[in-house]
Amino acid sequence: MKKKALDDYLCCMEAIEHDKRKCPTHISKDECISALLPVKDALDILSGKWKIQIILSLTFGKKRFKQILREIPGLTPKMLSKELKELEMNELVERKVYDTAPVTVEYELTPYGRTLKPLIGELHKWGSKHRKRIIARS
Amino acid sequence: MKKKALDDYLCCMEAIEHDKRKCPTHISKDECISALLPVKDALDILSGKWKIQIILSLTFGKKRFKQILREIPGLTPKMLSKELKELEMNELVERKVYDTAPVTVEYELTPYGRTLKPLIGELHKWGSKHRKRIIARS
DNA sequence: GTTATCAGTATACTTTAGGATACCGGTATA
DNA sequence: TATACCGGTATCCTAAAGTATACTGATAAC
Repeated sequence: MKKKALDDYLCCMEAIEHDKRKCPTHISKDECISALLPVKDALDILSGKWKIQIILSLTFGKKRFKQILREIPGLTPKMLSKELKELEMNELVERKVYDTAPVTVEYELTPYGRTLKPLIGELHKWGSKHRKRIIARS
Repeated sequence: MKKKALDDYLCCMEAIEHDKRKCPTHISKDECISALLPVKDALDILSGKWKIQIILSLTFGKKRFKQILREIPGLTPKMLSKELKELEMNELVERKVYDTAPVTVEYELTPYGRTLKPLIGELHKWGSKHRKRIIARS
């Protein structure tokens, strides 16, 4: 189920439709469904209301909590805290605490977090075309 | 603000951070924020709970309402109806009604809907790597 | 002495997403 | 005559996401 898992999924859907037990690439229905889990994972990770904005705001380098808060209008500390925790759990952002007084906390995009770049680029590319299409329609 | 809107956004964030009115590429803060709207659009369109599964299920060709319902376990008619309407609004899916008795309704992925393929591919690619990383961690 | 800043947390609330169940009128089948 | 299928809709409910507002304790600046 390696690299072509998505193709396997499609193949499996066809198998289901035509009432076969297995698709030609020999994956079961369960394997088939699990083949699209990664897509959902990626969507879940990015689809918090402020995630993209936070990630992009960290693209230029580390920032402090209040600094992000000031930069993004409408964002509340509760939401920022929640979103940062989720990003941290997914190893996209690193939280560093310095023993100063008062305490200093810095958030930084990890190298792994930067691997999102092509994906966000693709989202932006499709989204832009879509905006034009929808605006042109009205 | 054409093609490099995302770069403009990043540039603008830096400008905001360093308290400038404009970033070197001369877009305002409002333009800056609107530069990431397309990313959010794309995420919103794809992030319904059943959207991806429905889109993929239609990749092989047109299908009828009940047919999709049977194919996707757990999906209720209410949700399918809602998701299909949203996909239709975004011109990703076309709904065709045939004057038979009882009425026949077919849903088909539009050519435009198929332009999602690279994006979904990218989501799957990143999501798969992420799964491996997270599973390996525990 | 007062106020502001740091990085958040606590509590209460509204809004949205999604699920469960029942139902519709028309037709074909048993 | 009874049942099942077609493509949905209506109603009610729960759970999750997000918002608003207030607050913390230590410190530094005015």
